[in-house]
Amino acid sequence: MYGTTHETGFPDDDLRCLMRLIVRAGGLLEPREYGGLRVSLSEVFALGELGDSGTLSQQELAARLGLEKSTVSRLAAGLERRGWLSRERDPANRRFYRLGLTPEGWTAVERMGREFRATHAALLGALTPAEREGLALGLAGLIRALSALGGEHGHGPGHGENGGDGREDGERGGDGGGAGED
Amino acid sequence: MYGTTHETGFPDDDLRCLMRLIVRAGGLLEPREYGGLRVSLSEVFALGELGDSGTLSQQELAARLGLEKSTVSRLAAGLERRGWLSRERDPANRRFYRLGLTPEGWTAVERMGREFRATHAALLGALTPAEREGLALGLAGLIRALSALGGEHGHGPGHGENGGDGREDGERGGDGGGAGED
DNA sequence: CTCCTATAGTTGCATGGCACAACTCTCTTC
DNA sequence: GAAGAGAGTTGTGCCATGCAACTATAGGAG
Repeated sequence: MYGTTHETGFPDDDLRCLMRLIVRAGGLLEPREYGGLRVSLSEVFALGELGDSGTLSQQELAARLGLEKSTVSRLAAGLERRGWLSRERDPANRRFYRLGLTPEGWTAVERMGREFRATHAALLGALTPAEREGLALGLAGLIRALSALGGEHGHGPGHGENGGDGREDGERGGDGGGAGED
Repeated sequence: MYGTTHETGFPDDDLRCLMRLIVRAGGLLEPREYGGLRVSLSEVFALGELGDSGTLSQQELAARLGLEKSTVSRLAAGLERRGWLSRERDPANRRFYRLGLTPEGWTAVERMGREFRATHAALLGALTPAEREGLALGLAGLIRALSALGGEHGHGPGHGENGGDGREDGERGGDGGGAGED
């Protein structure tokens, strides 16, 4: 398909096929139930980032998610409304928010994580050890490559390429760190 | 993140990270230019299916894409409008369409394929041979596993829940995991 | 102190993709 | 031919997203 030719010695179809499967079978594009909680993909990512980083400003979150600040504003508002996110203004600079997970947020993240890991386990359980090993190796490389590509041309939130700031804000001593990995 | 625990001996983070990178860096969620042609992800998949299968009815296409028939109707209409898709009624049963790529459609698919392969090549070029090898092996397994999982519970198009009931209609989706078939 | 500028976030608006429901059209069966 | 089933279309609403214009806070320059 697409006139497959294997100059790279790699199954081109595999990537397309994988993509389709991830998107469809994985239901990647639609709001889903993770751990019994209805969340959109972006919300999952957002919660993940907050879980990783502890405290972020909205623009930082936007940068990490590759989303527009307005989108993140609404995203955060939604998460706050559900009680998963605390949004306090940074006392040192009231322009900033200090986004952080509430205890309920952590619980939600936990539950999603459980589901996530269960899915992983199911998936990986269907692989041979050699496949698992190869996958781990290859994925690490792929992530490296994708990061490089992605970071290279920014791509940011925009697909309009026109306005948008998308600037890295820079330091402001925000991050409280200490993402308490369980 | 998500309370990472590696019971599986596999980097859980990797999958999430990969997912995010594919979605963001890959611009998976937004209409993109493939080979200079502006198409949505679903259109790419649709063209791919048609390229693979030659002639399909709309409902068959819908089944393969995991989309609702109405969506596919508009999708096909759009592709036809752009001259990539021919939609003739099946003479044997005029309820059915016989969807097929026009010569222009094939050209478009070719161009997209070229871009696709170029991206692959760029990506894979950034990997070590060992990583490539592992990736090929692992991906094949992953596709197998995902196909099995996906075909299992169908998951169908529905995510509505708003007006209606949201019952899973039935099995479909399970398109073959024909991985590297060319 | 005031004005000006930069930055963080919000809101109005438009777009695109999707599902669902209700409809039409065609075929099959009795 | 009427009834029923299946393929496809259209009306409608929803959600995620980007962009532009706006507000609010902060930090200078005058």
